[in-house]
Amino acid sequence: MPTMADVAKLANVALSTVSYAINGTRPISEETRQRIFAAMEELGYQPNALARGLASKRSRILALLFPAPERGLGITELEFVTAAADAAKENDYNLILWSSELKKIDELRELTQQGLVDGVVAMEVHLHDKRIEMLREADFPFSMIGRCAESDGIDYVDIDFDQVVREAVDYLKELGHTRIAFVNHSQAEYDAEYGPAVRAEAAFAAAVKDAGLPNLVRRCRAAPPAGYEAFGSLLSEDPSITALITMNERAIPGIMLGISEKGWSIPDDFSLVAIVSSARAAEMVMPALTTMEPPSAKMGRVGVELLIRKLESGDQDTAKILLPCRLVIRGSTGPCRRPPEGAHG
Amino acid sequence: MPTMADVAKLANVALSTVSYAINGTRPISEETRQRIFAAMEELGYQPNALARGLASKRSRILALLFPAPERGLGITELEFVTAAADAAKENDYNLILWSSELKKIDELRELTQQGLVDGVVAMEVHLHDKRIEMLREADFPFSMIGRCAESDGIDYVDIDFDQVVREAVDYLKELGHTRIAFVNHSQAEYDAEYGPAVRAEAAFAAAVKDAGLPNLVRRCRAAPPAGYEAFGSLLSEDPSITALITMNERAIPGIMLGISEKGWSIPDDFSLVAIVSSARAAEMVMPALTTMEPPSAKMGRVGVELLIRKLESGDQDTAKILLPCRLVIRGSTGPCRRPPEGAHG
DNA sequence: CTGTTAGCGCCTTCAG
DNA sequence: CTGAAGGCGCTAACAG
Repeated sequence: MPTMADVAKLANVALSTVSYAINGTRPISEETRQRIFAAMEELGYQPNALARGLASKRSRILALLFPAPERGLGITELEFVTAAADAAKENDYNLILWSSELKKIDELRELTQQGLVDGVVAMEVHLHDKRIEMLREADFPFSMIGRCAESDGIDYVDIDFDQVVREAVDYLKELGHTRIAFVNHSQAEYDAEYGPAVRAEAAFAAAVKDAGLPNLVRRCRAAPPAGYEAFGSLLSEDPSITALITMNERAIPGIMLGISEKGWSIPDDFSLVAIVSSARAAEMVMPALTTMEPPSAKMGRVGVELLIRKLESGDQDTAKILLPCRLVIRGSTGPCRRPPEGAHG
Repeated sequence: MPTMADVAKLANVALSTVSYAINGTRPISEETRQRIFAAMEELGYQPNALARGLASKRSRILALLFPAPERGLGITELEFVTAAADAAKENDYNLILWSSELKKIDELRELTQQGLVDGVVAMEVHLHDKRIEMLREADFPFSMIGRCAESDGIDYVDIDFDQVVREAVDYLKELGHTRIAFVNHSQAEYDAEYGPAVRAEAAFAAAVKDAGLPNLVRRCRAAPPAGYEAFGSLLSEDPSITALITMNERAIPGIMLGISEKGWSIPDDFSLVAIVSSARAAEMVMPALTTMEPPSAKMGRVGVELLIRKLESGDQDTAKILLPCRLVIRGSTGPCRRPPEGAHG
């Protein structure tokens, strides 16, 4: 493995000149530049990342924090990850995957003290997130995909849950639906103040209130049987429900089973909208689901770009970015056929 | 940020003694050990990963190679990734995500020359994989999740496609099915010699031959419409098909649509088995799919453990591990109800 | 069992 | 515009 000294010797310049040529830290005469790069080429020289990091105090390594899969990462989150990796690479950074249990913040603290990573991007953020508190106190550079209850001074990208839920509700209302239910993530995640669970539910409450509709909500574990139950429970509260919005992808098959057992068919008798749900998941079921599709890749990308921007510019003002989801109409929604009162279920 | 020198001073020992105490490279008297660790504690000392790596020539960083999502990573692959990250962490390694286009092996070569990573684990391996050739020639440490046509001297974990396909075929045959079709990944992936696509198809050919059954196969893009088409095409080749095996998760909704349009219901009139398919995907459709479920997490884990073993022991013998998939019977398979000849479709 | 010291490969003031 | 030299924080001989 050739070193900078080898390059310098071959190019007949001082070692430091090679360094400057590589980093562009200082103007170098075109002629010597040429010689240096030729020498690098000839030797197949690659700067040693560790040495460079040690000397410059910048490793150009970022960490992506995701909690150990409790709910389990879905396809949506997978896209965060790959997009984040791509964005990092495009900016000449490396991305390490750091799966941290929410409890073990000591591990996180160690990570920030090892000098291995220049910054972290946190995903799956909770309203009161120990990780975020820790990073903040330590004044360690980071950005979030998601946001806390109080995110002053922190860069983040998140989904605009108000927009998403409101658009879904409005869309269904325009189709004539006036009894619209919402199936949320689990009680456990709500209690843990998982951002999307709390925000979407609040947004739903606000949206139906503004629309003059009842607030029909269930929290639901991420599994088909739980979806089935939630659906049944909603229907016994109000048998005239004709449409349902959910963010809980894994509950969907159970919900659909409940619908079909009622003798209803989708979308003729019942409409279903999956919010913050990727096309991949939407197309796994029949009929394919109308969704509010999240800009997953963009979120992953922006998450790391925000961090890099903060790292590289002394820029202190923070960016708070809320991204909308896009309504994609597929086969699971249609006009309301049943009258508001008196369901025939 | 305290350094080893600070610790040494506080503990009243030489700097190197601290190093030895930390690494256990050399026996240290219990007493001074105590003092040293107390000092570390007091200062909140954390060794600098970069400096350590530079001096020891071992970064304790591994890279996970996955091609930029062409087919797109599915849930199964996501589990590789998280399991790999966990396994790395348990062994005190970090895992960087390296999304490399198959073509740009130069980027990969650079990675191996930067001294940033001690080794790589490659996923989504093709039978003739440039990345693998490069790593091999460079004599850079690596392991594979998957395997090449010729994998002499390389550690790998892969799925035992022969077992998987054979078990699926046998299972269906026992249910009385004698016209069993196979829907593979796309022609493009087959042409690219993507391991699973080639091996599963070959395994299917062998399995049906041994069972005295016809070899009914289609390659199919990863999308519902393609699945629909493939199903139609298979049925026009042999209308008496009563069961189908597929590895192409995303084609499944199309296949199921085709089945239902025939007026058939699952599993009464037609049986469907998804191989190398996770429970997550299987439970997204109705009825839930009978699958041959892959040990995804184990593969990710073993992939990195193999690499670490090679890195840490001079051990030169290679491990070639083939893992079986487990048959999970759900609602998409049942006894054959239609006679072998003369379908009434 | 403990100390001293020379690097690891690069960056970055300094002086020229 | 270029060169010399001192670190960055740690490891691993080499001496005791």
